[in-house]
Amino acid sequence: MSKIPEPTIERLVLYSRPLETLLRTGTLVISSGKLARLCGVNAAQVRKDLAYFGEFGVRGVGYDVRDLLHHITSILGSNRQWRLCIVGCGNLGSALLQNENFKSRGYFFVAAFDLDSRRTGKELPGGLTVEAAEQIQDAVKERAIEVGVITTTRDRAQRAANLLMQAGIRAVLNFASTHIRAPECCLIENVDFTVKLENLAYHLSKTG
Amino acid sequence: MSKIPEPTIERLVLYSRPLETLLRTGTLVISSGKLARLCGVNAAQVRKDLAYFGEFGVRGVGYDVRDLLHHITSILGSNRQWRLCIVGCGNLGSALLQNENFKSRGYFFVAAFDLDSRRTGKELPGGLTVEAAEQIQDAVKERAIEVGVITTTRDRAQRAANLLMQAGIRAVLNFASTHIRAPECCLIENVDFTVKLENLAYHLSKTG
DNA sequence: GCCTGTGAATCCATTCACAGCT
DNA sequence: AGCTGTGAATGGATTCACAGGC
Repeated sequence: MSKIPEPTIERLVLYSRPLETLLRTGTLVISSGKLARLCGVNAAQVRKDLAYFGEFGVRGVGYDVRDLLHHITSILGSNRQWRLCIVGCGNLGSALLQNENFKSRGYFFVAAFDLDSRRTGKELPGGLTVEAAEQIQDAVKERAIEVGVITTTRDRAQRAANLLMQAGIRAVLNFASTHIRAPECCLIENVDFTVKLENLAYHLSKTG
Repeated sequence: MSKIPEPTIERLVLYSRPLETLLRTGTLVISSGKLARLCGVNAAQVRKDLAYFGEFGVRGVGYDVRDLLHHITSILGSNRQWRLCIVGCGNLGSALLQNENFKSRGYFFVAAFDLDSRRTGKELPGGLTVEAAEQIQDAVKERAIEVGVITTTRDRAQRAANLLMQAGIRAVLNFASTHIRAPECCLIENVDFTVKLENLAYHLSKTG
């Protein structure tokens, strides 16, 4: 089996979204061309991406919506539940804890920590209570947490990551706008809206 | 002048962050190798990225920190202030309005809208009051808003974008996890943490 | 006619490797 | 000796174009 490009994985998530809608609205079959337009990508791209994982379509017809969606969620590993914790319970962290996009896709926050001990004990919307950083080690093991979400300030992000990694976490979603150093075995995904924003600014100032 | 790769722009933002820290801590000069390590990229990459815009370094020495930072912010257009508005004043929107990363880099929210009229008039942390969608057209013009930030639910994102574009906005930062269709003239940048999260899940379930 | 699956071709970005400067 | 700037080489990913099946 050949190696699968990283961008392909990201696009699979993209494809799954309109598919969910199509399933709800009762569309049974969709062509690569139509799905491509819904996601803003090239039709051949859609076909190639899917072909990495099998032959899901029918020539001359298209893809069965329900079928394809099941295949994709199964490939992505989102056909099961995942347990998350958050480190950094400021505004952004609190907002994420309440965000429906996590729950609805099977991602559940089961712990919330903060490196600032003054926040310990604070009750958060969503039912969690802020725990101290010292609890990370035990909580990760006892509650079988697999993914850590970092929403601290920039200067605390590396420390947060270190604590998570020491506790055995191997996947981190980092919202702090800084590069986190980590060994190969630990995956870090960065969500950095300041990068995207400055990107917009660049293009605006270029075109006048 | 040759065409500048999109990833290069994103990395310039990345470079600017450690440079700010270095400037504060009094480091005068930095080599591409050291800057690269701080950002988790290749040294040749740093040099090539910078070389697109000029010869900022000194052979045998490195880059002057203050100088390089000024060059980068000037290239990115972040040496001036930008006026933003937000559409969608739920938890995420409210959190972003309070987020220091915007202000500290010269991005100021000057209006907040919501497509749900029941939210109109609500006061938000940060000093803004929720305005109705019908106000977008006038507000964008009168307050010289250049960038729109969408934090609505998925099903309202396209409508939000249409309103912004009709009002003359040509740059949109989209936090809703859906693809927004827009003409060439309007730039859309997507910040989608569900994509990153599912990406992590994929890699975790692959490696066991 | 319409649509998928896929080798081939193209395009783009990253990395290498070294000449040239301090 | 150390570091930048850059052509050349490499490595990937996207798109094209068409054979094969409905």
